[in-house]
Amino acid sequence: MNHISIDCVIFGFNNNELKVLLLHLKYSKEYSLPGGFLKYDETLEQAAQRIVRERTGLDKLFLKQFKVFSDPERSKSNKAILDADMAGSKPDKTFFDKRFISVGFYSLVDFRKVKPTPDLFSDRCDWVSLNEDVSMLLDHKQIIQEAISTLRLQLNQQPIGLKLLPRKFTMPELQTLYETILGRDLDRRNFQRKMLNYNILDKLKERKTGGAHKSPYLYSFNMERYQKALEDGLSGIW
Amino acid sequence: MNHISIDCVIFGFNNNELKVLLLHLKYSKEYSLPGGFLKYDETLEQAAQRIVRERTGLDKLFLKQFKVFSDPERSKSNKAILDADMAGSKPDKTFFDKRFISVGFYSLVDFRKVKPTPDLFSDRCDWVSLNEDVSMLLDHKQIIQEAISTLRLQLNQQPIGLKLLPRKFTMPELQTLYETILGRDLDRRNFQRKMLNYNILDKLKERKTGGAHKSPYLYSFNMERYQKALEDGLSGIW
DNA sequence: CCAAAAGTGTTTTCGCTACACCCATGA
DNA sequence: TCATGGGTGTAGCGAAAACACTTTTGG
Repeated sequence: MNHISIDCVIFGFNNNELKVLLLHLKYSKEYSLPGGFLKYDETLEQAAQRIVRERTGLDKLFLKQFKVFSDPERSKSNKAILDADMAGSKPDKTFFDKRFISVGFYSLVDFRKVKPTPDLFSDRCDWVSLNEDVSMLLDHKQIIQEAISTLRLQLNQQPIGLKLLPRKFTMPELQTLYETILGRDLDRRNFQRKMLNYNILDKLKERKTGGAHKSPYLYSFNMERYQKALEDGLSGIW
Repeated sequence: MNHISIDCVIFGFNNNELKVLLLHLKYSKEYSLPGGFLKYDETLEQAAQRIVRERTGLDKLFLKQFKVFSDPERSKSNKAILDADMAGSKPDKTFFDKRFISVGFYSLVDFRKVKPTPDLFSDRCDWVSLNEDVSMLLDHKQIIQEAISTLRLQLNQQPIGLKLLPRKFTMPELQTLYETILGRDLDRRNFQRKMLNYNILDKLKERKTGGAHKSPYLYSFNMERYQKALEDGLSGIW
């Protein structure tokens, strides 16, 4: 019989870096994606909400299915390590011999609102920058890569900026977010013009102070117009 | 325990219409998507290949996961009908009471190469035009709709023309395919120019004869350039 | 006062749109 | 011969790319 699990790639944006919320496993000293199993009367979406809620303290987050991972070898890819590290530890050793089919979800959250919370098997729950190359459980590194690819493709169809940024943000912050997801630089002036032409941002009177240079204006999303614009997709290729 | 099933939306293009390969069930007289269960040592992709092979006689087809359907109610949506129609018939009645999680795949095939083959539960295997409104099992109608939406979104990222058309095809045929997927008309001349500008087609010396009017040129995809172009996505919004 | 970041504007180029004319074919 | 579909070309417009100058800020 197949086990259905869920793995969540929770993205946050902080300090001009895209980060993923990961659990640091007590026994294997590796990082793992927050995950869990589907309960009998849940939809996958409800299960993913539950998993994300338990790690972030937040409810009703933006979540999207992006791929199912079903390679029978996937639960074995790290088996040697697991066997060694988990000997005599709490989880049942044979548990990891079973086959897992995992549905990948990605989630977009406001970094500052999250309270990272470890689970029973982990000693820490950390935001890990995508630049950091940490050791990860099973095929979780690959799952993150797939999530980013999806994010890139859906940049114009999903409310990515809205969900990842705080309510008030600056244009350079929004641009860096786009650049991070796309993996390439964008022209500052063209970016700003294009964004403003979408007519989905409200320019606020305030500026962001405290930076070392000229203080940028703050913007916020105009929810109504943003929602409407997304229905057709924000035209244009970045 | 959850059952994992697979449903395949097999698209073909014929007579200037987009069609789906469906099974006509013996007992319920409804149409059903070709589907099946995941075997223990298969990936989902391998299982989908197997399912599609059994219905079409073709191997190594283009297949793509597009969504997982996990609503606990989905196997019940047609339950009344099932209970009535299947009373006393072969499949175990309680079988359909269980919960099904189904992974949706779509496949793109060359219509002319397919040999539609029914399975044990069906008396026919038919190509059904998307315009026809036939009665369908469970939520299969909705699954087809989701497949088309995905197709539309991925029109510029997936080799949709290549897989759905025969090796040699005319520009009007390619255009009709695009129009069908997008659900709207396109300008004949602009379509041709844009397509040719992608530089992925080879114009052949031959023309297609037999039509009632001026004989159109035949084209074929230049595999090498097409493959390369798809990596970035064919830019532009149709 | 100066380096670095941010605000703003202009020119040019390219692609998309909208349209018109001619040609070939089988009925 | 003619209706229909298919091949091909062009003018105009708008969005995107490329690019420069000025302003603000903390150090």
